[in-house]
Amino acid sequence: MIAITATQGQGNGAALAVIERLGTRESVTKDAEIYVQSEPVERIYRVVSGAVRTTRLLSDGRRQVGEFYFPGDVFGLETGPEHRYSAEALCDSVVLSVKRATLRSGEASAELDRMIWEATAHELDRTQDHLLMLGRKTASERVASFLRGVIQRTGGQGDLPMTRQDIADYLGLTIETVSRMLSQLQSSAVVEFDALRHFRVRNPQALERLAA
Amino acid sequence: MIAITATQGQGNGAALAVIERLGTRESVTKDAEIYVQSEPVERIYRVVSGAVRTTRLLSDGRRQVGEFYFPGDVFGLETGPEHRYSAEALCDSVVLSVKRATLRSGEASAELDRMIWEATAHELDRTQDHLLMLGRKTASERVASFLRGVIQRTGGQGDLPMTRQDIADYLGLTIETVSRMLSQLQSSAVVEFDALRHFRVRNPQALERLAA
DNA sequence: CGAGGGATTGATACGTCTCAAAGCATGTGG
DNA sequence: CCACATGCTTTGAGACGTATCAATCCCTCG
Repeated sequence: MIAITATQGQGNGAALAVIERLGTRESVTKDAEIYVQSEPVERIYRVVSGAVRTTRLLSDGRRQVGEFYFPGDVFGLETGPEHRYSAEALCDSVVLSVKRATLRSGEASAELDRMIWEATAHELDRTQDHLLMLGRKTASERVASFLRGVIQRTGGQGDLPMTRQDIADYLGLTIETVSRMLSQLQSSAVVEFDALRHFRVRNPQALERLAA
Repeated sequence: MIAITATQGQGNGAALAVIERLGTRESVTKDAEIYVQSEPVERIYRVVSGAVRTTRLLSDGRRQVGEFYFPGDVFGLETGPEHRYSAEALCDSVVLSVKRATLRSGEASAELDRMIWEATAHELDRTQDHLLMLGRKTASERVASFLRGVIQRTGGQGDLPMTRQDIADYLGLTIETVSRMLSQLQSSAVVEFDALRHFRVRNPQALERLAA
């Protein structure tokens, strides 16, 4: 409940409902590719359960994670004819999707267009925040920002469905630096890890301050 | 002519024409603020002549340049009620703008909406490329990418209306590092500066390769 | 021609990366 | 149900790239 509320920022119920009515539901296993960079764009997706990452590669293999998507989030938006990112499931997940080009009634079309617009606008905002982070924040600020973001977007659950490598590629750091910053945040009692993939915030104000 | 052609990637003439018909024209002097971060969003802008930068500040003053805009480019798109960036003229410029909320006829409204959509989509694409650059490219790759981008977007003119500080804040580097990388590109005969703010590409393939 | 601000260059410091080893979860087969 | 194998994570030592601090240079404009 809390999680759903927290992740509905990208649109009102009506706009999102269209993907429920017209969409098809699919289960994807961990690491399965949902779509691949440079493939033609056909569908729009929404996470029902689980989590998804989008990634881009440089020619020599360097990887950038574009975004992580949690239940309720819309992804797979592309402004051109080809995917600029690949999308993969972080864990076993369920995903809804709708064909963009489906012949559809006037009302559904307007709803779908509205959903696409809202999700694209939301995507731009998040990409801009991400950009500022990569351009001007230090390693510890990036990791703190990341943890804060996960908490916000998942409604307070400190679950990390992604690997340290995924986090590193999201933050423009190496896996070792991410690990060191996490250890540091833990030893300064800002957060506490009770498992590799699960943490709790012990000092929210400190986390907020460190996120810059 | 070349410059205009090269910068019309964001929409067809019809969609852009609406801002010509309904917009007001304004001259702005170098460093003048066109709008300011956290102000309410009212208008959409288009560069007629000159150039514009958008910037965001972190609380301690670190600055990130979001984008540089050249003649023909649309800017000032915002998805929320408040500006997330400030916009300033890089040099004396002329800018067209339209009120977003203007009462307008059905046809003009559709045209304006279409223009906003196309420009937002374009903005997202460019922000994603920028993100990959900041996350995963080295200093020399960033500078090479930047020069390539300027050439592409201005139709081959190697004019740099921005300071080295602006470039540094766009690339997530310091002014000194930008300067060193430019010197390096020049001594390896990839580009040549015949003035501080004007260069020529001597080896386009090398520039392309170095941009990664 | 002189003043002033931006740009370049140099020396050094610092933060993050790289390489390497050890530790710890997770799942599988005995 | 335990023991091992595997892959992910943590930690350490040292290298490297970029930042910082400082001095000089050089355009541009008055």
